[in-house]
Amino acid sequence: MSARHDESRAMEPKIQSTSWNPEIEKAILKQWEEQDIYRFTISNKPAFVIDTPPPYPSGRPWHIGAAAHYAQIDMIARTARMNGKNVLFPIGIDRNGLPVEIYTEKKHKVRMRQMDREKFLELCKVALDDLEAEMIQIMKGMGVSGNFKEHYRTDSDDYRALTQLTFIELWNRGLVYLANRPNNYCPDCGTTIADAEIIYNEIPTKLVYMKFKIKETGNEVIIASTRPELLFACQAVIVNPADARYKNLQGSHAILPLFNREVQIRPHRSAKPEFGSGAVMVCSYGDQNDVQVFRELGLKEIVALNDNGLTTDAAGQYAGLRINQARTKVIEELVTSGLIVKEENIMHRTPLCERSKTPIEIIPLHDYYVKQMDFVPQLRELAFKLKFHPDMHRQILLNWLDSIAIDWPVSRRRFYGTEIPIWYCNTCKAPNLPVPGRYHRPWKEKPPFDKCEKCGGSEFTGEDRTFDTWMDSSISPLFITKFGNDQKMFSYAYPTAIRPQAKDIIRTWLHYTMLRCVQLTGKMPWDEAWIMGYGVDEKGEKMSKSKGNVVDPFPVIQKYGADTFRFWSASQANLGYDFRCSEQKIAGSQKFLSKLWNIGRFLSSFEVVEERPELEASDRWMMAELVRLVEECRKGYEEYNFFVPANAIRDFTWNLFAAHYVEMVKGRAYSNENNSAKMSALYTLHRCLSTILLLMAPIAPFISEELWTKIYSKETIHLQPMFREEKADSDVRKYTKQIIDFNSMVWNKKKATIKDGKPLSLKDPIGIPVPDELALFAKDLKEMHNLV
RNA sequence: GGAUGGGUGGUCUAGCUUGGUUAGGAUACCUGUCUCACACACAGGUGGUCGAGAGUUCGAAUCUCUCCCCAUCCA
Repeated sequence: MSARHDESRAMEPKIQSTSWNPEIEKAILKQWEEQDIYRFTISNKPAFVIDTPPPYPSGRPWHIGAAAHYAQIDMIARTARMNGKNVLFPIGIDRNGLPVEIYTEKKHKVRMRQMDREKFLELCKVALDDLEAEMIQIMKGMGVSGNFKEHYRTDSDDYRALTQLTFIELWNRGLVYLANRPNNYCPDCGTTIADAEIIYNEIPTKLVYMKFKIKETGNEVIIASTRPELLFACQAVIVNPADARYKNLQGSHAILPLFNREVQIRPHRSAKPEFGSGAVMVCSYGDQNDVQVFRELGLKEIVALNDNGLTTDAAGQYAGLRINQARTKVIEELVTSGLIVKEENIMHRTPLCERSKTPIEIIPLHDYYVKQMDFVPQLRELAFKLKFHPDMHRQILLNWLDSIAIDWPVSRRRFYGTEIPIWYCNTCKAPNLPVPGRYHRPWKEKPPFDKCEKCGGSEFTGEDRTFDTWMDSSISPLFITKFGNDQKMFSYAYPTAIRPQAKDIIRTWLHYTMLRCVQLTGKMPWDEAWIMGYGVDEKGEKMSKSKGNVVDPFPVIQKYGADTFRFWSASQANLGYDFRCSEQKIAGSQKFLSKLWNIGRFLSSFEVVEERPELEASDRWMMAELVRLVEECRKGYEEYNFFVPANAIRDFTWNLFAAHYVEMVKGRAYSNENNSAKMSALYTLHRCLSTILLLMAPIAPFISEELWTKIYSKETIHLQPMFREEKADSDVRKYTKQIIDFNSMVWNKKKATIKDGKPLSLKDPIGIPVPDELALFAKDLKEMHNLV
């Protein structure tokens, strides 16, 4: 009789339940909080500061991709912590700018520009509180090991004071200037709007074919336009350089109908030969393309509309009209004069104001610009020094840097943002800036100075505009390291270790942060950039509210638990690539945690052997495979690519350790003789499980903590070193395939052997010899399969 | 229109940098089994020739070229 049939039993398992219960997570969270194991204070350990992306609580639900993103950032933090780093994991919430304004308008059914600014800001200030609380609750529930105690907001006085401080610093160094440039304008709302507020719609419009005279020849050229009312602002006619019809016209002049003004005919690639007649009139500014052509051809603008959305004096007899009125009158006049060849109804992709649905106009406006063109070459060089995870995403930044054509416009005619800290002298109009330090609101406060530094005037008007929100976001590494506030902290923590972020905001957040930090500190803000892909739906398409394919992470985490969600995230999202979100996959991750839990349950019934004894052949083989696993995980963790360890661990644990090794050594493990063969098995079993738990700790912190503290130590797993010295002879790994094949062969034979109308059970004896090349493992294999 | 990434069994995915035994895994599906950690399990099985075409090579999912399709970002 072999040991497997023996009545002798190992001790009772310390773990009773046969499945991982996510409810346990709550208790573990409480322990972590009580023990305060994730605190950060300046020490002689190396700092590892994570420049975390402050999420924006702009609506419900929080994007499941963003939650997965945060789970992975936490894995970075835990990895660094286990590797002996002093980790600062700040928790910030972004609450500035347009989305909160729109949210507030909807929530309270108000219009920002039709109510008192102060009252509106008060509504904005608390509008996101509920959503923020919910978001933080999700983060905590996910086991995010961040600094929740000192969580910050980008709309706090402290944060805004720092944004203003950095602006004043740039101003003093001559890196800010005022310029008059074309900008989006909604004639209905009477204000400039940001690109983000524009929607595009195909709307029907008339394409009008007009006759222009050629000055040089007296011939006519037909020009088609959807904007005849802007005729008076036309400054050029362009034709495609490859268009044979107009080759001979390039360089000559066209005479505008009705206005009799001559303009140049010039080649430009944006003129599409197949659209209209192929000759296009360029007006300042009919659309974004006109803006581009004006810039490229160096044309002088004619301001067509004033701030009230009415045509300017430049329109002559059509001055002072609204766009539609002007359009009607101009077309009438053209028809009367026989200058129209035909009118065509077409669908035109038109930019509209998101709220009024009015077509936007482009008019020149004065705005503040931060210089960036001068820094592009330097940023380009630094981009090569920055370590990108994955490396391929550096290209997105490089492409962006190469395409930058203008400096950064930073002033916005919005309300809920950091105020531009400028007061203008009423006498000489000179801008006066305050001494940096506190948070300034020029639109409602008196200036913190008495006299204009230029003319000595004493009456001032405060600037009423705010900054582009990227002005705030781009100083996150400075804020979290207490730049301009705590020099000791700053020199300890800056430059930070790593910037984790999604790939879609490389051209904004990553770029602007580099720009600003290099301008202000002369140093790169981080050593590494970690770029995650996007969470997309099952079909691989981006989630959006309009498509209705958004997945809410909250019920998913409620149902499956944080660790399942985290393991899913790690095993599904290969670093830098988009990953699909489906509940089926998440449920699949749960199965692995259950498997791991049961391995823990099984091993918890055996004494922990910590001293390494002389190992039996099977145990030496398993240790060699374990070392291989550790090496693979190490590589993944070095890249912060959790996809690698998650899948490697699952494969090893399930398909090798549990399926083959555990079955092979059960006989020895259950043996009631405390001989060296048993000790060798117990040592190896526990060494494997404890190693698996250490490797799993950053990914699934709850279940690894629970099993670790139940079986191995009272100390938390999260402050253990992840990697331990391990010796193994990699040569034994050559048996792996043979062992698997042999086991499979035996199982197949048992399955095919029918006894009493049923196939043999796996425990039934069978007469199969162990092949010579597996002689080393013969004893364990015989025991495992009950070979006779 | 430009850029980036991708197209591998029903679905998802590894492999492609450094070309070479029956293309690995997950999931779904079918069949059987409650075998002393686990039925959220175990065992067995069906299913792909790697987007299309051409080329290089003794040999290509893996290299080169052309084309097609998808996703995302920018215009």
